[in-house]
Amino acid sequence: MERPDVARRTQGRSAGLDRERIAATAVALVDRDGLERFGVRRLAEELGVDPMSIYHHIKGKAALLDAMSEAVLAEVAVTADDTSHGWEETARWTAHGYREMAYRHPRVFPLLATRAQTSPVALSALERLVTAMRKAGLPDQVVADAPLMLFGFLNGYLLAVLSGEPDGAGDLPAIDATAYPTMATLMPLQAGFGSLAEFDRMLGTVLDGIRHRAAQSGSP
Amino acid sequence: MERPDVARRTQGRSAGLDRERIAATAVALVDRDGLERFGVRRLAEELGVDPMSIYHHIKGKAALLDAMSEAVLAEVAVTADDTSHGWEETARWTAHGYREMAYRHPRVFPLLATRAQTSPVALSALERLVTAMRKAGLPDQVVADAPLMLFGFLNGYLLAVLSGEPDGAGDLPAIDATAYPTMATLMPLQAGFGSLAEFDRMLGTVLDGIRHRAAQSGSP
DNA sequence: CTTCCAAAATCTACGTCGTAGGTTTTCGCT
DNA sequence: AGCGAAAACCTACGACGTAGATTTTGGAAG
Repeated sequence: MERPDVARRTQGRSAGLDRERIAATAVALVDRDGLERFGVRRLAEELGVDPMSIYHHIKGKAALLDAMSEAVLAEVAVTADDTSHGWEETARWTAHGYREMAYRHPRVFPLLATRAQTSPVALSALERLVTAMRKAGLPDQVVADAPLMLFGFLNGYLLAVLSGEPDGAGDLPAIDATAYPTMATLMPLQAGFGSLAEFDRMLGTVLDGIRHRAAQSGSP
Repeated sequence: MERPDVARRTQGRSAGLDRERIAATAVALVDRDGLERFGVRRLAEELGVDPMSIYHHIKGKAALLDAMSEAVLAEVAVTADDTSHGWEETARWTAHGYREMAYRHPRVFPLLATRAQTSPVALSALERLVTAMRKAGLPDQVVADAPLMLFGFLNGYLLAVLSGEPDGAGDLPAIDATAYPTMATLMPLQAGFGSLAEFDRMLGTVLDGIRHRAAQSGSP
């Protein structure tokens, strides 16, 4: 049976969708419009495609969000397997790469912090870190705790810092000086909220804690 | 004009809704069914009320989520204004209370970590903490950094630990030993994932870092 | 070159969601 | 007794996620 060829659309194998292109477009869409407005239908429109076409490559919205997480995580540069540096440099370098990714995709980042990461990219980064720490002779328990410790802090800190909408650093919401006098006094010192200096300071404090813990315990 | 009194429902001021009861019921509903299944309509059914009635007390879904955050945050015991203890005890005590709340409402907790907290309950807890630290003579910058530092870690850590569904401690997803040999070796040491002992260990490490930083800097 | 088929894309349809706007009921005051 | 406002309900709309059936297509087999 012939249908009227009015508005004949391209069908079949012509649109050239694949998991990678879908995820990349989805990330761009969330970067632009935010997670709240994101949806399968809007993504389909952005791709110039029927909503259901997406389901041939990704099995549902949850899987779509996973694919987006994986995509942004893969951006964290894996330039070198720098096995030559100390554990602190490895940790710092990993943390900075992670932070930069978060600032590049502030509206996607909540997905990463919320969803458990089991992709190879994530695991190999952790493997590099723990290997470096072990090589440096840190006690096993300290090494074993490090990933959860470090990424716990990174996720929580970045989530807080990026939660103010605009493009990166949010603003602190102006404290009532009479109700909270001490906090009000400290306000000036929080001027660099979201700044690289602040990040380095706090990251340094976490690493200090780990080093201190390692020194307290016995050798491996 | 008289309408047929078939299925006459109670209307007017009889249902006894208020912000508090709505929030409490919403929290219970999310505790039971999860955030994904939560919605205004389901909440209304739970309350035995028309969906739109809720909007007379809370102006939209976003505000509803805020109200839930506030409700669970208020649970964190404020039993005593214990101004008599040192800053480390105050920090530890606050952190433990926060953790207990998170374990009581693991499916609500992501809301807290994601949304900026500006409610009086949150601010007064922070005020207590920074006041204690300042009294102990810690440098201002260290004190100013402490809230973001501590709650950054707490939010990120708890988010990770609670993301496995059941009731509290999730399971780690079984590492591929050949691809990630060092991590595989350390697996046994991560047995207590989500345990109180693990939490205390990591919290202690963060506080160590803060203490170390304070010692490095000059006096206030 | 033709035929056929599985993969890829579309179309249709259903139930659910958040909420705008309008209507009715009820309670506390006069 | 009766009025006004607050609180509840009803209706309706557009958008969402996705199940299931249908159509198109590119490439492999003959």
